Amino acid sequence: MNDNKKKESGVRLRFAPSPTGFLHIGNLRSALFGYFIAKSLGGKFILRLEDTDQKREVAGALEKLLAIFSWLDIDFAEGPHKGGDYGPYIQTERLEIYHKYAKELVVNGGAYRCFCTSKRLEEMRAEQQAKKLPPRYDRCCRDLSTAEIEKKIKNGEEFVIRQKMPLSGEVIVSDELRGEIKFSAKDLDDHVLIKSNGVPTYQFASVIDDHLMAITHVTRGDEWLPSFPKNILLYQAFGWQAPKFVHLPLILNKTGGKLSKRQGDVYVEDYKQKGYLSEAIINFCILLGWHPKNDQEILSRQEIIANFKLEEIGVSPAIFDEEKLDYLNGYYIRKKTKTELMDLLRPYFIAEKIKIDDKQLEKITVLAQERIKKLADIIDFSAFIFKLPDYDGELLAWKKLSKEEAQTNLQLLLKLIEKIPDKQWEIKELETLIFAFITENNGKNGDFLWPLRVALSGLKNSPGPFEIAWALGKEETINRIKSALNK
RNA sequence: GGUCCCUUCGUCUAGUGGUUAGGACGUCAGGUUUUCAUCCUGUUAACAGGGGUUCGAUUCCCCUAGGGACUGCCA
Repeated sequence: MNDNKKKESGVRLRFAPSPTGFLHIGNLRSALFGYFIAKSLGGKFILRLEDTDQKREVAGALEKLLAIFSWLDIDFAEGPHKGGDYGPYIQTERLEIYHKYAKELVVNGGAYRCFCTSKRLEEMRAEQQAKKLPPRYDRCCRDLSTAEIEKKIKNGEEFVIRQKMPLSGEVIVSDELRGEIKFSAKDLDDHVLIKSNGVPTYQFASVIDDHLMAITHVTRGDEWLPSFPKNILLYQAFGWQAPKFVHLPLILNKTGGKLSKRQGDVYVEDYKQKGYLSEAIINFCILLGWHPKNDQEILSRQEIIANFKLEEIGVSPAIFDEEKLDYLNGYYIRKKTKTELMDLLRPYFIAEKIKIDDKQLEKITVLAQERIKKLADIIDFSAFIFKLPDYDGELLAWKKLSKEEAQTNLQLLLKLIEKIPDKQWEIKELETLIFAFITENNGKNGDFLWPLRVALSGLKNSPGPFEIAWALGKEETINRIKSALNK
């Protein structure tokens, strides 16, 4: 299409997580929408670290974040790891910038210093709650005289900087997905912009950075909707044009509650470890709140980019349905080439300290490809190959065929199998030879194949006998049949 | 409590002022010359409730209910 035109678009979106550890599925979803909005508009997607709350910071979080995005194959055009024209991309490295703008705001009357102590604020809140009043800062310091302010500063009193909200009227804001939203000014609190330790709050830092970094579309969770008017007011106080805002709905758990650690896995890293493929996770997450016009739900990255439209994002919260994720994952596993899948599966054996050579891995991969839903399933799935499970001989019986009759049939098959040369030990060949043998003996397929399959797998359900025999090799196949004869 | 957001099959969703309300996952059933899986076919199941507006409302408006978020010197 008009790729050139797209490349020139000034569209810029950012993913701005707090470095608190692993990547939450909800955050991934936000990142994904940001990424695809950017890509679909020919724009840039950048990374910014919002580390203004040092208490919550976790060491190594940035590295972990980059690792998981690299696994997802999502790259940032700019960010703390690679720089860019709008750096630094870590908020604690931008403190002077925030101070400069905070001072400007205080001077032009959009903000003020507040000397109230935490103790006073707590008491005030408690009192308000007791009276069933909405907890709100009482604006005690809003109209302090210059003399009072200077005196307090001279006394070394700590202060925060608060945003000055209008006292009356309405604030109308516009969300790209929901349209206009009306807020009454009296419901707005003079919230803190700069904490007493000189570090900005999210509310301040994100507005400053989004403006300075020329962000055109802000994507964020809809938990930010209540502070949306305050953010817009900030832009207005600076005389800046606000970017477009896209508030994304939340992802909920099966029971409709918040997706949290308590009910299971919430981190992308958890899903990665269980053996979900990044394609599946991305495909699944993008379908949570967006639907392609042509109903084609399985989409490659390029197809998503080509079809994705910001206006088509839904606004209702979505429940994370692991069964559909499993389906998608199974689909993508089946689409892998044998070599790709082998490479994906190998680490799981290594992690379990199971010794396996490439020949064996290849065979197991072939049997597993259309049977596992997650890569980690490979360990349980392949256990019967390494060691014949201890099974009840009665399992050999099939419909009207008794265990003894099954053994008679196995005896016949054993003679045939012993004669099959190594070079014919392939799935197709085994199938042809054994079917021919059954026909010759006027037998029913099930009367021979069920006992054979059970003899080889020791399982009620398993891959077919030809596949297993091929994977096991001639010697082990013969051993297992002999073992079945003694059951 | 207050403010704001949300509401179509069990789940993700499409859709329209007049449709047999569509697709996907799941479910169930059948087929693919043995089980399982895959694949294929079919099946199941929804417009939260009440008022309006209208010849007609799932669709537009209002109310109610339910769910959620926020209400911090956290993000």
